[in-house]
This record gives sequence, C-alpha cells and structure tokens, in this order.
Amino acid sequence: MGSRKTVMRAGTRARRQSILSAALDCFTRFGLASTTVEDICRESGASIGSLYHHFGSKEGVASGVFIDGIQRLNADLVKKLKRRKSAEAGVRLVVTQYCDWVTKHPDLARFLLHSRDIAFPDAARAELKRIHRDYIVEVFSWFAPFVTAGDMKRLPPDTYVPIISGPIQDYTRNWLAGQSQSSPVEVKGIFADAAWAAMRTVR
Amino acid sequence: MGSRKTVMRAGTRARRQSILSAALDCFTRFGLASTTVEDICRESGASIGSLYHHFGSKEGVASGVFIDGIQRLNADLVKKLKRRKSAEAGVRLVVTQYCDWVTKHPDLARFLLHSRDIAFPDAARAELKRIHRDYIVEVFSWFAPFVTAGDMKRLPPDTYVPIISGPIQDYTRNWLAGQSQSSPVEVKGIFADAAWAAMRTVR
Amino acid sequence: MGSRKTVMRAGTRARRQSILSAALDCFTRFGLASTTVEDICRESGASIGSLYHHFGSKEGVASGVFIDGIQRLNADLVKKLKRRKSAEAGVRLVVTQYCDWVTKHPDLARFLLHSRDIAFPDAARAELKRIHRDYIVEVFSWFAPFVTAGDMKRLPPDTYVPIISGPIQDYTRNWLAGQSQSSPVEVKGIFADAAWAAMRTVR
Amino acid sequence: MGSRKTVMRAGTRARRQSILSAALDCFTRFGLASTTVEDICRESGASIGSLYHHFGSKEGVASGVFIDGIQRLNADLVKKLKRRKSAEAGVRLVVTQYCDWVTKHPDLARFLLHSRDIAFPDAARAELKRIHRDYIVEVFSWFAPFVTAGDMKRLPPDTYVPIISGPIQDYTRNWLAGQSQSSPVEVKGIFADAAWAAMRTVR
DNA sequence: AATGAATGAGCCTTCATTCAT
DNA sequence: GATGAATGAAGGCTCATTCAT
Repeated sequence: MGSRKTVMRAGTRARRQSILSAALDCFTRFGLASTTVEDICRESGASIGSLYHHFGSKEGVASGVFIDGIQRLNADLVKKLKRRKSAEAGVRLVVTQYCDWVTKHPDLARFLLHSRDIAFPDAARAELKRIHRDYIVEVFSWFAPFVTAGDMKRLPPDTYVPIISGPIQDYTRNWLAGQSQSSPVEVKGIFADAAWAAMRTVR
Repeated sequence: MGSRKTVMRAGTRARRQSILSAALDCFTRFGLASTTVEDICRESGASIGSLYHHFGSKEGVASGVFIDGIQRLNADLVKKLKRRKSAEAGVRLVVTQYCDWVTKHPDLARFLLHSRDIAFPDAARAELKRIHRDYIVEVFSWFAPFVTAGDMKRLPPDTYVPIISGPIQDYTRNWLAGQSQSSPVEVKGIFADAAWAAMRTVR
Repeated sequence: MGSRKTVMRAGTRARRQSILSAALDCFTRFGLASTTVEDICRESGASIGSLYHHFGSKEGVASGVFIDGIQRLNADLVKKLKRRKSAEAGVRLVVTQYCDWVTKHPDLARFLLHSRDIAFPDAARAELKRIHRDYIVEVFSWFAPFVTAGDMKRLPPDTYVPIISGPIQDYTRNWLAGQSQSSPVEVKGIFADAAWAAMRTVR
Repeated sequence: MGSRKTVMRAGTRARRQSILSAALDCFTRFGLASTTVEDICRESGASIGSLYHHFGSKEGVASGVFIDGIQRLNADLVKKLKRRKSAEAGVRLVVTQYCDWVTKHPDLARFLLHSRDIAFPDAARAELKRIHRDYIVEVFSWFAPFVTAGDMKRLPPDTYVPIISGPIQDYTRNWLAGQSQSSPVEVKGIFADAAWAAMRTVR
C-alpha cells in the first residue's frame, strides 16, 4: 500500500546488508543464542518472510555475518603480509594487524571469537572450510621460505597459529569482555615481541 | 566435614555429586544449550524437584560443575608450583601441567573452555570472582620474586596469562574439538619452550 | 473499520474474538487461576502460538476480556443516562440498568466483579485507567447539575459510587455465587429505592 | 540438636500463631495465590513439616487466618450492638464499627474482603457456615423487633446486609487498594447517614 | 512434634519456521 | 520479493504435598 518500507526497494543487496548488520548488532547486545529472528527483523526493518527469503534460517544469517567477517579479516591480513619482507616483520604483522582490526571492529571480532556455538548449515560449513584452507595455504606459503631458510623454528604445522596468535587472541577476548584495561593497540608491541621471541631461531 | 550451614544427611552430598557428574556427561554429549534439565535428571536418577531443590536452576547446575572443575584445576597447579624452584621450571609447569590435566579430564576441560556461554547466577558469579582472585594472588606471588630478580620479563599484569597459557589453550581447544592430531602431552614440550622463550629475559 | 495500526485481514478480528469468548467461557467454568492457556486454545480452536501472537500472555487475554466487558457496561449506561431528565431517574437508572445488564451477561459480570485477581500488563493497566477516568468524568458531568441544584446530597466525590452502587453490587455478587434466591431484576426496585433514599436531599 | 528453634517450644499454641500471622503477612504482600508454603515457613520460622502437621494444607492455613479474623470481627460487633437501644443506633453502629475495625486491622480486613478465592477445606467450610449462621441469627434477632415495630423497612432478608454494609465495604475496598484518599474513619458519618436513610421508615 | 529432602504433574511461555495472500 | 498470522513441539520451572528420620 505504498508505505515507506515498500518504497525503499534500494534493491536486494541493501536488504541483505541491513539484515546482516542488524543481526550483528543483536548478537552483540543479546548474544547469539538469545537473539531471536524477530529481534533481527525489528532491528532491520525487514519482515520475517523477507529474512527467510534471503537467508533460509537463523543460522543462515549467523553464517552470513561470520563469513563476511572472516573474509574481511583474512583479506586485510593477506594483503598487508605481501608487503613484508622478513620473517620477523611477518610474525609481528600477524599480531599487530589483528590488534588494529579488532579495535576497529570490536563487535565483529567478538562475534568471530565466539563462533564455536554456531551450528552452520552444510553449505556454509563447506564454504568456510574452503575459505579457511585457502587462507592457511596462502599464509603458510608466505612463511614457508623463512622456515626453510632457518629464520623461524620448524614445528608441527598445527602449532604455529596457537603460538603466534593464541596470546593476543586470549588477551583480546578478555578485553572485549571488559576484563582488561588496556586496549589491544596499546599492548600490541608486547605481544608482537612475545610472538617473535617464541618463533625465532637462535643462531 | 559437612557444609557450612547444615549437617547433611549421608545421601544429600551424594545426590549433589550424582547430579553434577550426570550434568557434565550431558554437556559433553549434547552441549550446554541442548542439554535439558530432564536429560540431567534421567542420567542422574534425581527428580526434577530434587535438582531444583539443590541447584535452583539449570544454570545453577552448570555453575556447580564449573566451580568444582576450576577449583580442582587451580589447586592441582598451585600444589605442584610450590615444589618448583626456578622461573623456567614454573613457566614450563604451567604449560605441561595444563596438558596433563586436560588429557586426564577432557570433558571437564572442554566444559571449562566453553564457559563463556554460561549465564552464572549472581551467587555463583561472586564466588567465582573470589576464587579467581585468590588464585591469581597465589600464582602471582610465586612468580613475583623472579620478575624482581630479573629472571622474567616485567610486563603489564594482564599480559602474563595470555602469553604463557594462550597458546596451549588455543591448541587444546582445537584438539578437544577434534581438529588437531597430536594430543597435548605429545606437544607440551614445544609449548613449554615457546612460553619460556616468550617470558625469559636475555642477559 | 480496522484497528488503529493496521488494516487487518478478515480472519484476524475473528480469531481475537473467538479467543476472547472462549476465555470467558473457561474463566466461568474453571475460574481464572485454574484456566490454562491450553484450555482456551482447545475451546477457541486457536493454536498456542496464535494466542500469544495476539495477546502476549494469559493475563493479556484476561485483560482483553475485562476491557471489552467494562467498555460495553459503561457504554450501555452512559447511553441510557442521557435520556433521563431528573436526579432520581438517574440514580434509579444506575441501579436498575446494572441489574438488567448483569442478568443478561452473568458470566461477564461475574468476571468483572472478580477482576481484582488479574495482574494486568502495564499497557492494559494504562488503558484501563484512561477508560475509567473518561467514564467517571462523563457520569459525574451528568449528575453535577443536580447536586448544584440541590436535588442530591453534596458529598466527597469518592463516596457517590459506593453509596449508589455498593448495595446492588454486593447483592449481585452473592447472587452470582448462588447465595441469594431472587434474581437482581426481581429486587431492583428495592435497591433503587435505597439508593435514592440515601442520595436525595430532604427539603 | 539444641538449636534456638528447638528450645523455643513455648508450646503448640505459639507455633500455630506464628504461622497464622506470618501467613497473613505474606498474603498481604504477595496475594493469596502467589504466596507459597515456603514463603510462610521462611517468614514464621516453622518448617514445612511443622506447618503441615498443624494445618494439613495451604488452604488450611488460609482458613485458619480467615476464621480467626471473621470471629473477631463478628464478636466485636455483637458485643457492642447489645449496648445500643434504637434501630438508628444499631444501623449506625454496624457502619462505624466496621470502619474502626478496618482501620485497626487493615491487613486482616483486606484478606477477609478477598476471601472469595479461597478453596476452603470441607471442615473449614462447615465451621464457617455455622459461624455465619450464628452471627446472622444473633444480629437479625437484635434488629427484628425494630422491623416489627415499624422503625425499619421490612425487606427481603437477603437485602439488609447489602444495603447497610455494601457501601462502606465498597469504599473500604477502594481505600485498602490505595484508591481513596480519606480513611474510613473520616467518612464513617457519611456512610452511617446513608445507611440509615436507606433503612428508616418515613412516617 | 519437627525437619527438610524428595517428588512429579502440570503450567506458561518461547521461537524457528511455514505459507496463504 | 514481501508480509505477518499461524503453528506446535519443547523446555525451564513452580509448588503443594509426602515421608523417612
């Protein structure tokens, strides 16, 4: 009936985005489990039917938020990593870049860090696997030569990410939960030092 | 023995324990959110009323499991820590002891690592705060002299735990989720090395 | 017609009404407290979800019944009152009209007389307040000139309703509870006499 | 084991009384329906078992409170009524005495006025019937001579109580619910006037 | 007389999802 | 593409009452 909403057909793309950002907002405020589909609709201005038309399910929305976020985070790192020239610069970048990103997108970061609870639909799960594999390949390809050259320790593949990123992620988690004083950017030097100290070889 | 308030009948203590262990079992198999109060009752043999009589709510049960677990984990570490004599031995112990404990109590460890989802009742929240403070004080008191002596880096207080325990916790989380091959005990040397490399001072 | 907010589909109005009348039926037979939401659904043919979609809670349904009833009762009186020309006719009408109405709608009357137990939701409470104020204003405006003219006693505002309506309401309550023999219409003359005797001025 | 409570065996009478007055307190604060047996126990210091030993059920407790209250109310009126000498004095006393009593025992009065919701146990129901019959007989015997003598209207028996007491009870109900400004004692003259105006014969 | 752990039927409510319009 | 009324399975929790000690 020519209401304001119907007129606002800036297109399908915009509707998807408004749902996604309303969803992140709700997840931040209420938590994933406690956010209802209706919350997201109220917040985004979309109708229930519209949400289901675009995302198929509540978990579909969560997946959308997650995939969007992880892709941006990964892309930002990979892009900058290519401009680094030494193992130390690379390791430090992983830490500092993460700090910068988290500080810029705290809600999204919080959501990514709590992702373990999401029951991803199969399609999303598959895409996520692909994204993660591509990312790991890209990053490991970048670091591999330095390991070969003896600049970095040679360790079981599973242990690199925990050792380099585990500390700053743990700290970040605390900070996002309001349990740490200093923002990640203030302590990123300390964590970069620690990561490099743990990865470097002593010759 | 007996609780602070009342002399309990023989069975009371046992009933509480049976509920607690049935709950952990269910949380492990179904997840916290998907475990129903009825599940716990069926598994433990307690009636619904009895569960509510003792714990007040589903979250009350989860709190009970959590507090019991964290206290045992903390106590085990503190006890062993007192037998160590050097900063390096202390740092390594934190890592290796965690590995040993997790391997021995994988279900409890998984539950503790996912604790962020629990909406702790106020009483539990308060007790948890107390427990955590006591623990931090005890552990920091043990390490402080070595920092003073220059054996370990002097860092912002908030950063010690993430740097020392972050990596092994991250690895453990992956392993408990079935995403890492080697059990923590097999890689504990690597993570102990990394922790000490990140904490030691170079003179 | 349509509600204030939305143009309702044909069925929506009907569904609300069927729930409301089923609810009154259940309240009459089982009592407010003993009526379950399921009873109302069974009786009305609505699903649980539909009931909650429209009324939000069990108390929301009770409020709906109450508000509908009180509005009809008030409207019926106000309409007839306007056709009366003397203080005595007005006072007598309040009593006799109440008797007629109660005899015609005994279930609704019983429910209104027991309303004290309802925990009205805030929204309902506010609307009720508005309805009551409007009603009082309208009725008092009608009687005021006769007080001014000296046809009726001048009393504290709070006391008019109890003195005029208190007796017949008390009698009605007893009758609806099966504790009085004669129906209100049989004794309405007596109560109208009493009300006028208590309100008239003797010159 | 020799706790303060066990020692406090001032006798069975005292325990009963403490339960009764705790119950009234809870009914006032939470309402009859929302008061739990546990509430009463907490408030009175009695154990659940003790409450059931003395009263048999929750309704048994409510009956106890009710019967105690109604007996005191009735007795107070009957006693004073016997000292009155005229119909007018009697009618006025019924009203004013009620005002005084309500002002002195507001909680009990509120409870008595809401008594319709109580599902009295059979024994209590029988006793109540007896009490009410005795009371009616006594009061009606007192008034009967004045009706015979033509001092008061001759009306259907069921209508006397509503006409005389209905208004002040309605006013009182409002006042106890916080909806009237003036306390009953301030307006008792007005209601006594109204009652007598409605009951007197005009010769 | 007292105690309080245990019982369990039953209730209100939530919420993801469907589908007719 | 959009809308929102309808669905109904499922779950957390309450609370009067019992009974062994």
